[in-house]
Amino acid sequence: MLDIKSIRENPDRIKERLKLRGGEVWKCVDEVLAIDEKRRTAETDKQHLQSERNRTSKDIGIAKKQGQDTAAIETQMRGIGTRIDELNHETTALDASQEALLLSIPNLPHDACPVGADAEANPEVRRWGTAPAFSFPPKDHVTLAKHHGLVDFEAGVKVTGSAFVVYRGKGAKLERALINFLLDLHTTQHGYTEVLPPFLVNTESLIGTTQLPKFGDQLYHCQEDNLYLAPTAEVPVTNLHRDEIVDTAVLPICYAAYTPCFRREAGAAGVGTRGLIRMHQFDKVELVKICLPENSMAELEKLTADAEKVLQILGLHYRTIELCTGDIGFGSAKTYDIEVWAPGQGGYLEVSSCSNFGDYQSRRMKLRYKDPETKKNYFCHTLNGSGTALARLYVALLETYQREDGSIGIPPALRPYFGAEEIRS
RNA sequence: GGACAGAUGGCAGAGUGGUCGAAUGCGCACGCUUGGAAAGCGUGUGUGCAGUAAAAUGCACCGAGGGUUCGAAUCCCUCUCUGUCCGCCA
Repeated sequence: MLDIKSIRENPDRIKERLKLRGGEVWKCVDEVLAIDEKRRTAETDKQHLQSERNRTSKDIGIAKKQGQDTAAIETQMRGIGTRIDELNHETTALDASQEALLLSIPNLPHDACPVGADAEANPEVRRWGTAPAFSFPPKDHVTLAKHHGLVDFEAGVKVTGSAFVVYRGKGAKLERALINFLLDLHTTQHGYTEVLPPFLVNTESLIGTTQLPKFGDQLYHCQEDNLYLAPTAEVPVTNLHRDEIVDTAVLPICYAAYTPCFRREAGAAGVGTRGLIRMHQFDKVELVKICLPENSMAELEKLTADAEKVLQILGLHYRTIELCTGDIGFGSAKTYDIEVWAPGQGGYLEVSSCSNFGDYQSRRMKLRYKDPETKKNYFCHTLNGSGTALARLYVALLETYQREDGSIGIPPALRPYFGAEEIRS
């Protein structure tokens, strides 16, 4: 969330930045300031009374030891106690509404974030490779997967429901090969530490990484235990350090984690839902970084490069775009999306979204570091990016390496994991 | 799921109604001492909010929330978590 102090100090600048996101959120600034004003007034009044009570109570203790009668002063203090209670209820309520409001205000887009109204305005920053040319009409991944028995779409529907799939045989092994390849790449080549977190997370964690309170409708919720299925490893992994004051010597912290991701995709029915492209459960290897504020922009570039490396090694054509202020995610200050070319779709598919959250998540989850110079605590910066989403990578792989005879080639880097050079049936 | 025991500062660990934000020890930082080091001695060492130019200072925080009281780390209630044992189980 945003720092209430900086909202107090630069309300106009904050409104300007928020306006770049579009919509009406910027109006929350005045609202939160009004509450803040009332809150602090009540707080100060309460503290004065508490101070008086503390002093007098000590005096009562001393007087009683000396055997003096304190009944009169006790009656007087009872009145102050009542008043303190009232003010206490008031400040608690104001505090809660201020907190709720702050949690619903998105992050400020960074100055380095391109200005634009919507996805149309997202600039492309680079492109790698070229779309493969085919001497035959390329099939889409659904046809290919069914032909080789890699993915059983009907079984997923039977066992669970629509937008769930079952990988089988070589299809399952390819998925497993990709997971292992990605984890090995990032841990041995890019310096990330592997983490295998729980797939269910609590409310506090989801607030920390911004999925709650605003986006709960996208989450699967286990009512009995009040736990949620993680929509991304970002949630359990970033929250590993919630409520911590980390030593600067351990920064940057870099984690790579494989998890399945669970998303209700409410309201997305019928939009690009064919095959593996948009599912309620998909695998992903996520990259998470926690670093010093001054390094976060450089770390974002590195993280994005680490994700792009996946596609380069697999020989998949892609482009990297920069999200503009109107399209950027709720908690992000700056985001790159990586889109892989899928010949069967005749278009690009988003396989990674790499974001720098600045101190926005850190402030929510009280993730700080102690500056060795000033001895003061400051909020870390957090970043994350897919490295990469598996299902769409799978789509691009099948569609890119398909041959006229129906067989599918396996890129060299994947062969040791998959145990074969091609899929042929 | 059942029974019992716990939850106090970076850690260990006192404290069962009143100058307790909290003894003591360890750790850590700085200083003294020393040729240098160790030992020793001294001083300091949590977080948040408010406040200030910066300080000073005030308030809150002893797992969380509520209650009793003039006053709560301490008494009462609820909850959460941890440990141990039993049961069940991959």
